[in-house]
This record gives sequence, structure tokens and C-alpha cells, in this order.
Amino acid sequence: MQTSQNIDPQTTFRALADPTRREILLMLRGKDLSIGEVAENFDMTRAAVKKHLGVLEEGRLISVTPKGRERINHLEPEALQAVSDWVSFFEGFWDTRLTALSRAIAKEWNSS
Amino acid sequence: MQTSQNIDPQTTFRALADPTRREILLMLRGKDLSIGEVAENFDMTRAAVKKHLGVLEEGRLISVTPKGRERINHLEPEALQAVSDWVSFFEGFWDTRLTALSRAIAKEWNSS
DNA sequence: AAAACATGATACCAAAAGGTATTGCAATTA
DNA sequence: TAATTGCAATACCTTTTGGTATCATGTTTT
Repeated sequence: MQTSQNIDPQTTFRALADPTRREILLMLRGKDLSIGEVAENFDMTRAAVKKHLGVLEEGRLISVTPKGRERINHLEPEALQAVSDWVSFFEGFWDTRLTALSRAIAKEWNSS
Repeated sequence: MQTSQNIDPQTTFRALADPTRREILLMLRGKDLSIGEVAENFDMTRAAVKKHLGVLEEGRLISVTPKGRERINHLEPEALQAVSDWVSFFEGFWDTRLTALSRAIAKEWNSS
């Protein structure tokens, strides 16, 4: 196992702070996409989308592989596991009775 | 149960994007603190800390209660539950063999 | 009442973030 | 080879963010 990776939780949290980037991550579940394919789904220039992909790559949430003249963006969910671990520090402090409400909220995000 | 709350995942994700704010949340586990008490732990002015607390309050991660001339900040972890739900959309995509590494990272955060 | 204390509010500043536009290059394709 | 395609790189702009400094306000305390 490699240990020389950039282990910096800050870049991961920062990457998740933008709604466009979170939507890109949802978009990459299951299928890899080129920059252009990702950009088709947003009302902004490819350059802007590329910047977002760069931030996601810094946060180790995606990996990028050149393929011919394209660059294929691939989801790397391990960094999300780390976020999940951070949040779990607070387990036992939250009111489990609110779980149902939280899941309803989450559902709403997914559809928007 | 109240349903008129500000249900906006964006404010919660944004609140978590700053390391100072994440540290404040860890600091509020178990004990409520005034603005001044929180500020004692950071090398910045009380005004700056107050801004961070304002962002955390917007993200519904803390609640604030006036008590005499102080304002007591109280952890509200329910919003974190919602973040956990969002991340869980990616369960099944990440490699569970990396869990040990992730926990090691998380441990590092906690001590820093 | 007066002094000290804790916070609120405002103005201000520098740096970072999010975006566009433009130019150029490498890889396909005709 | 020539035209097109997908992306890289740069410059530039506007807004947001993180921070300080200053002053006002309400609350204890003496």
C-alpha cells in the first residue's frame, strides 16, 4: 500500500463545499466521463467545469486518466469514506429520532 | 415537530469546509461554550471566531442561547446526520479494504 | 454610579473562489 | 495534409471569504 499520497482532509472537505462539484460526483457514480461529457450537464463553460474537476482531483475524490485526446474522470469514493469517519466522531451526540427527517432531506437533494 | 426550518444542505456543507469551524464543532462535543471561551483556543480575534460561529449557526450545526451577557453555543449534530446520509449515497462504490487507512487519517485530524 | 466585561455591529482589507474569454496544442478524422 | 475536436493554459473579472480594527450596547461587579 502506498503511503506517499496527499493526506489532507481539508482539500476533501473543500471539494464537497460546492454544489456543482457534489452533483458531478453523483454523476460519476457507475460511469466514467470526459470533461466535455460532464460539462454538457451544466450551464457553464468547459473551462469552469475543468476547474471544478481539478478541485475534486485535489481532494482525491476523482482520478483522471488520459485516453487519446480525452481525459476520463473516474470516481474515487475512498475520500468520502474518510469524511464519513469524521462525521462519525459525533455519533452518540445526535438525536437518532431525527433520522427519518434527515433521510427525507437527503432524498430531496438526490432529486434536485 | 417543526417543519419550517431552513432546509438547505449547501449551508451545512459550506460550514464544514473550514478547518477552524470543524475544530469548533469537535470542541463543542459534550460542553457548551461562550464565544470568548471558543476564541481562547484560537489565534484570532473574537470577532473572527464569532463569524465562524455565525456560519455554523446558518448551517444549523450549532444553536445559540443568550445567557446573561454571554451567548452560549451548543452543538446541533442533526445536520451532520444529513451529511452522513449524503455520503451514504456512495456506499457500495468505495473499497471497504481502505477503511483502516481512513480511520487512521481521522485519528490524525482529531489530535491536531 | 462607575468600571470591567462579553458581545454586537459596522467598515474595511487581502486573498481565494467561481466564472468567462482567448489562445494554443495534441489527437482524430476526412 | 488539412480540418476538426477535446483539452490545457493563461489572463482577467467579480463575488465571497476570512480576517482585523473600531466603536457601541447591554451586563455584572464593586
